[in-house]
Amino acid sequence: MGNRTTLRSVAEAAGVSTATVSYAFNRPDRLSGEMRSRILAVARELGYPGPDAAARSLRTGRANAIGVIFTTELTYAFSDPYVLALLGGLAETLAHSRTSLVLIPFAPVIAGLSDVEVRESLDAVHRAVIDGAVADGLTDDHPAVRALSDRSLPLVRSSDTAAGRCVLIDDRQAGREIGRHLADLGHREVAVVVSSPREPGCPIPPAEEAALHPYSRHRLAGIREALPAGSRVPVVSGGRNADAAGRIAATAILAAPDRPTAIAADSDVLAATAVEVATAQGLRVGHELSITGFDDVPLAASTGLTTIRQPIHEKGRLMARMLLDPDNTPDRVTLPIELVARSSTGPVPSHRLHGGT
Amino acid sequence: MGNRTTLRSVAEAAGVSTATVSYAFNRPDRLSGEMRSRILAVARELGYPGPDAAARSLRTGRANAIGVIFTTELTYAFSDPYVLALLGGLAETLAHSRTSLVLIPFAPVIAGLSDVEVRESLDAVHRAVIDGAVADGLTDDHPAVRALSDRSLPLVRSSDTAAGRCVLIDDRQAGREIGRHLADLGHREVAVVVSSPREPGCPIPPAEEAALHPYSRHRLAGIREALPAGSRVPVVSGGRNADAAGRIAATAILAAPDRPTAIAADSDVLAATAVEVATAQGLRVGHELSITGFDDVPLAASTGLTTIRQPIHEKGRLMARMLLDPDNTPDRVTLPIELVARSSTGPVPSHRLHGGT
DNA sequence: TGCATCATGTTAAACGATTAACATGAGGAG
DNA sequence: CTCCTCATGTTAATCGTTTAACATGATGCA
Repeated sequence: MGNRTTLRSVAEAAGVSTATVSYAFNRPDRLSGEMRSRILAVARELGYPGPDAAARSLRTGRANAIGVIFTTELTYAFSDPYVLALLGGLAETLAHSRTSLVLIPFAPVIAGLSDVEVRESLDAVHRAVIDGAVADGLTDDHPAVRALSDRSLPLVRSSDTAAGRCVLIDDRQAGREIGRHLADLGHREVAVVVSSPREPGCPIPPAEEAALHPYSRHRLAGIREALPAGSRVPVVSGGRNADAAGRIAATAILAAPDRPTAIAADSDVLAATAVEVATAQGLRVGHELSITGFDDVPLAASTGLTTIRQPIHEKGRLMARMLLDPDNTPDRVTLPIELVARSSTGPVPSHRLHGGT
Repeated sequence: MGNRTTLRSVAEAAGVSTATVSYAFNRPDRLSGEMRSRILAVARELGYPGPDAAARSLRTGRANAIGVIFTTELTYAFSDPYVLALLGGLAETLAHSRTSLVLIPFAPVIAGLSDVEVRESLDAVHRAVIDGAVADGLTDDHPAVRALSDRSLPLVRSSDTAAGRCVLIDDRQAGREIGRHLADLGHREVAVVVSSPREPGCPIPPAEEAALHPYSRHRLAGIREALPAGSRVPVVSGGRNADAAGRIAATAILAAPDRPTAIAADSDVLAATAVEVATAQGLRVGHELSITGFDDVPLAASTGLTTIRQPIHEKGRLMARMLLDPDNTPDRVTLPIELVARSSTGPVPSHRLHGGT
């Protein structure tokens, strides 16, 4: 003893070839029932736990697992309702096909790291034994995404991509709907809060808008498009989407001398903290200040947020299916969105109405 | 081409041995800088994505990943605040050591399945390429747990276990604190809602109490111990801990002719739905009916639940550390708990006071 | 009887890497 | 000049399976 029991030791003990033992575990029909049960008996006796997972993966080229990477750091991920809904959707599809979900940690921010450091921070991405992966919110040129596609793993993304599979929403259209909703209510000054690696609360100059996440960029474009010409639409960093950062961003926006009449946030979480901050400052949200969110997670309903609903759960289910069964699923799907108007938006107060129009 | 590029193809292209290429990727210090960069250049040129994950796992015996299994079905897991807190704790520790988190799906209920079916439903558990695993809320004799320990994988459990590592709370003591709290308020009729595979709302006869989850059993024992002799403490199934099931259980309890004065639930989620149901029925929770939860997840605070606080996040962190660094961590830890009294409990209404005492 | 078919095992070649143990030549020390 | 050390590569064994292709004897069928 001391040595681990393997397929071979079982084969020797049973006086058969390793192939036979392998068949006993994997292809019952290739063996006589008698032989099979004899082998399983010997295996049990030796305490053989069944074929080794890593060896099997190597040999068959299948891991029965798919990976997930997202913008949020893994630690925060579990408190981000959007991510949770997505994971729930993924899990639902995966459970049916006995496939594990591998959450891969990595440093989302890689600005200013050396080549070696980047490679190191991507270690887990390289070592993950998976058959494919879902990348949410990361662009094609993100090192983690690149690492995965270099491994020539099937990949499904949630952002638009030249080549490869993706599940999208029309972010620009979403932006337009938000913009139109606000425009109809008379808003001409809308601060847009986007998630960004920059300090929360800090204004993002037009020159830097190109560096934003594509989805933020598209939503922003949509909002501007739908607002009347001459509207003021400053962009503010909401940090990395965490509560604390959102609070800072909201505070900064409200502290400005030319406070906007509306805030359009990139996520419901961000919007909800804005509501909180505004309320704490005595502002009546939906009256003195309008706020919109994005995603329509459960929090949005309980906060009374006007928001864009997207079928996140369905998105997850679909992404998983696209990985598991590429032949029977489309390469690219655009999911429907819908504006849900609630109490967090309302007409601009009369004293802030613009002269024109 | 057509064939995948491997360590070998890179070696051939570079005119060196495979060992050298391997060193180039794994042990920079064993090679001259010149040689190393030449190899990496060749690798890049061939589009070699680095050593194959499965092969590496097989050869080194390390997967850089740990598995997680819990009672909740994977799909529901992402809406269970307890699980989320635990996962958050795990992720926090893992992120620092570049270890992935593998969520393994399996059918939690295995009653009435044939041997083959059980083995099949455990497929993902067998195939997961991991270095160890966390099992939350499952007993030692659960097939999934057994499968993992048969694989002789390091295991950390959250329930008491004869041999092996675990992170616990003193469930019995927790039960006592709940019991004492309710007793002090005059309660003598306390329905206990436990998660169980049985139909939600159905009463669990004393004979079946032995089959409950150990933690439920211990809490129940604690509650009974702390209530005055002669108290009535019926046990009711809360199903599998989902919202809908909780609603049914609460409804059943409140519909009974001899409605209890208090409900002690096994989780905050269950308790919160009970609050909801009771409120909808016009009962003032904390007055006509007292309700206690368990865990003190965020939901508990916002619902005003009296509950037992346990450091779930810390539990997760600790479990991960115990797996990653077994030599510098204890085999068994008991975490502190604390009763948090909020508005969901209050004195028994006078018309329901018992004669004695 | 003769031949194709079938059920049941076996042989042996991968799968793609890691890593002791061993060469080899250069440089330093005495 | 000799011996030792050190840096840098190489050789070759091994990790534990899976599976195509091949044997072999029994069975079915004309």
